[in-house]
Amino acid sequence: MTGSPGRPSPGQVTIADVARHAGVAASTVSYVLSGKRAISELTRARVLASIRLLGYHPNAGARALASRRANVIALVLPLRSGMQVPVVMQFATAVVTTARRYDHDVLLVTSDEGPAGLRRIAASALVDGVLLMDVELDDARVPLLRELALPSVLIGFPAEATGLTCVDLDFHRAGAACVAHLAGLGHRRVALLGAPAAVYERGTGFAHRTRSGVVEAAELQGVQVVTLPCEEGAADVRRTLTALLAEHPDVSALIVQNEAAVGPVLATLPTLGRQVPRDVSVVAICPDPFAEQSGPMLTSVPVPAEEIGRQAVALLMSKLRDEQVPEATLLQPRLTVRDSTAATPAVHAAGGH
Amino acid sequence: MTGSPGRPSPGQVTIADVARHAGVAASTVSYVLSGKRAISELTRARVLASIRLLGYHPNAGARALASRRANVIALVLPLRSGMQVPVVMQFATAVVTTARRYDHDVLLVTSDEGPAGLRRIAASALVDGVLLMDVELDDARVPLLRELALPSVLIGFPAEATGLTCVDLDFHRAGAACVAHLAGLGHRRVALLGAPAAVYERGTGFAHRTRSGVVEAAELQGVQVVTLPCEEGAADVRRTLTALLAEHPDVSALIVQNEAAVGPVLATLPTLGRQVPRDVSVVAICPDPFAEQSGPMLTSVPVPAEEIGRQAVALLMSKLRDEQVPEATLLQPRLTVRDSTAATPAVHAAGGH
DNA sequence: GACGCTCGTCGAAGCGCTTCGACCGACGAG
DNA sequence: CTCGTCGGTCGAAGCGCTTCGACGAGCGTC
Repeated sequence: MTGSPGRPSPGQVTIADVARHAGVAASTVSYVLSGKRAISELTRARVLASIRLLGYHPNAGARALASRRANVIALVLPLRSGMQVPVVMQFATAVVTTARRYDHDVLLVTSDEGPAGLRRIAASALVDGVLLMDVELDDARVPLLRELALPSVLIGFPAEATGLTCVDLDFHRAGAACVAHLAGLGHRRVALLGAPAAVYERGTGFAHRTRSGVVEAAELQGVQVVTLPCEEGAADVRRTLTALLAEHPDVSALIVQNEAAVGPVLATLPTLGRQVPRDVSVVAICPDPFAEQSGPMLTSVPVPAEEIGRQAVALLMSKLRDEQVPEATLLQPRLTVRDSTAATPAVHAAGGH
Repeated sequence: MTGSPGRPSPGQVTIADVARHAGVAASTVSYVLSGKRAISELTRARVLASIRLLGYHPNAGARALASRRANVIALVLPLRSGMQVPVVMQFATAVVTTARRYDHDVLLVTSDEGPAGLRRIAASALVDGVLLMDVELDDARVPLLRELALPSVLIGFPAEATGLTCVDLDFHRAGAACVAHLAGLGHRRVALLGAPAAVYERGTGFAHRTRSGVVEAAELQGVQVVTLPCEEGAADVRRTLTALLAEHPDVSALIVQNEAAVGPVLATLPTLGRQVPRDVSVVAICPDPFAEQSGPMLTSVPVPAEEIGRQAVALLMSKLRDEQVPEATLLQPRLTVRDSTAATPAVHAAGGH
């Protein structure tokens, strides 16, 4: 019975078992499952019953080999330090959950395998498409992506994005929204505490775009703004804040775009003699849970990690079906007002000159 | 040329291409790659050269089908809220990186697909083995794991762990180490600020084991200890701390096992009139980067997420090779002394009565 | 000098699935 | 009544790889 190579299966239930049990051909079972050909209601029911009864699950490798579709997508994550961990996590969760809805699984790949990793994964047909996070303005993987003809969706925008599919929060407008909110409250001097310096140097899009949004809006609204990077340690935050307030004592509002810094900022300000929001208003660009758990609850522009994840997967699935998709998808920011921002006290405004 | 089904490959380079180019049989190429049979140095070199030249990467599906090994492992992550996000992240990174060293990839699976997800993945031969995180004392997936005969390694310990392979930090000793350190500094009344209540209720092992370690060691060393769960918001932390200090004003040291609470605790204590470490010592059980970035740098027992990840993968790989592995692997805690703990001030000790 | 080795290589048989073309009744149109 | 059509099913080929048995050549042994 047993031919020599390709040893007999262990416990595995195969499509042949199902076919035999249901009294049909294997191809019929396949068509029942894929719906690619019409099957009579009767046959379909019998097959489905057999499948359930035998506990049949198609062998992924065989399916991938025959159909040239692995039903797996790769999620390429930074996983380097200094990144905004909770956002990444939320994002990953959303991606996995959404992918499952499309009957796909998710392969986790770290960026540090770099272009070679992408190439390997593409060439071995391990995955049908990739989701790239933490895209930099000048990203080494982008040219490769174009060359590979591997369906992909980027989270974030590289400098040259034509021909690619990118999704992201509109950080430019997010920055602008913060400024607008503060300006509306009467603030005329604000500071942007951004990502760590390394992130800017790396040319990471969201940091740059937020900054430009802030600067631009400030100009338009006649607000003076000073922008500076911000490291993540409590000690670093204190140092940065102290220096900032020494140099610009009349800054009455802070925009913070660094989750890890938000806590320390809120903790440090009072020790520097500034109550929030009485003396200084704070707006954050950070995930909602963060904003809701902080000292005074934070007025914030949430980073909709989940929504981005869902959209990214949906776009990728469309591409896998060879559908046309928009090149750029920019999610509109919404600013949620909470307890960390207030109107400039007239007293202060007068004393500030 | 083109037979009807199994359409011609697109760009893919196959093993046949390599064989033709090198002037050998396909099987020889396969043996060069797998090393499962002796190959002359000459042939091996020629084949390797062809592989490199053509940019050949074996097709993952075909390989999996023929060899019954997917070279993929599943990483089952909690991805639910309330979990210690950075630890999970560090862990995932270590797993992916280590798995790659063993020439395996990692499939990301969320716990919320539950047992059905495991079953699906096992039956479809998508992965060769699984890594389970966030194992609970009474975990629904454990019985399934036994039934499935799917090689697995658990991070954490269920109540009944015989026959399984588990890895974790020895949280019992970690708790004890914190108490010993504090007792050595003269502290006689300490409090354990643990995980959120929900985590205890869920029966999560590490929380319970830490607590028992703390309580046991305290008893042995004649230290009085009060243990209480701790939520994650700044407001909640403040409430918890205020209540604690009101009820037990003579507590002179805190053990904190909740990364998200560490920041708020450090920020809140001074506002309650307690300087760290002058009036209150704080020991944390948390990842090192955290401890190093906090207000005063924290004396801590780091959770060696990376090490755990590496070990877990190594164990799983051994199991895949049908090697015998120990059932329990407990990593020994090391306590790093930093700036947040100090000897009880005699003054205080005197005034405390 | 024949025998049995081992070493290095090849050919063929599948792994479990998808998919194409063929086929066979039933049915509506002419 | 015949022909074309279409819905429903089957059989076979093949996806790209691994692995088993076979085999030829070279070599040491008695």
